[in-house]
Amino acid sequence: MSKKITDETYAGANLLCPIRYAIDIVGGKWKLPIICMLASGLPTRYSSIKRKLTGVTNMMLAQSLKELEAAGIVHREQYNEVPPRVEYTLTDKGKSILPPLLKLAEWGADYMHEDKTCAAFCDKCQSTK
Amino acid sequence: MSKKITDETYAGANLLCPIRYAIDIVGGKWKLPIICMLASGLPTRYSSIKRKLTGVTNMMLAQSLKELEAAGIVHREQYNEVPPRVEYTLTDKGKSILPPLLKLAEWGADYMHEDKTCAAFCDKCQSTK
DNA sequence: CAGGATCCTGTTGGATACTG
DNA sequence: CAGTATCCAACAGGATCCTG
Repeated sequence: MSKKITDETYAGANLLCPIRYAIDIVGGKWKLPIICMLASGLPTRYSSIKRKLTGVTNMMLAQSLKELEAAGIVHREQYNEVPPRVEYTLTDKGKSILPPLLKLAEWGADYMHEDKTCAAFCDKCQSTK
Repeated sequence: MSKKITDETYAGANLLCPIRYAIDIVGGKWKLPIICMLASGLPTRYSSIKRKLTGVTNMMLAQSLKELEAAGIVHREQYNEVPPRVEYTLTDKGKSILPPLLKLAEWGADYMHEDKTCAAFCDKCQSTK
């Protein structure tokens, strides 16, 4: 089943690699902080996310959330009230990426300068240091 | 030891997070394919890497290798012969990031469309599907 | 052979203003 | 409150040519 690796095999690496698939999902400036925030498991309102992500603009936040939703990572629950309320949570797929990310966090913590702990991630991430 | 998470804690997320530290290292278009190639453990020549990474230019390859070297991921061994010969290998740090990446690959393989196995990664990665 | 220099372009991210 | 629309800057990545 392991097909032979030829010189040409590497050509489309970026399109085919599941690692890149994963990295593209959490890539970008705000996706990772958003995922980290939602990792608590609590449904979180748009405005609450915006307040905690210092420096994010409405445009970037809305876009990041939309892309994460399209990727099946976050769930968007809209309540038709006045004023409007929208809450975001991680989907099962979103939760399932946390352990792999945690592995990466452990590796990173081993090689980053000692005092640079992850301020953004969940309790688990903090406990790795 | 787990310090309290305040609203301000998320501000510098991108600078402090060990996950981003890791992702920044393997980020970019060619870093991951390069690491995958060197994961075999065999010292590999510049020209050999260039041949297998279809589409890479000298500039991008040299730059990617230099950044990976600066990050302590690859080792550059230069032989002063004519014609010149340079061989690249993974450092211990470089080898140590493979397991976390493999975790990510397993996750990605679970959610990518079935036939999109990783053509670029080592045998281990291929065996995850 | 293993790169470096220069110039160019597309994409990512940001500022500001506006809306159902 | 939870976003859009429009415009703009910065940077990653590429094309081409050059060199010890």
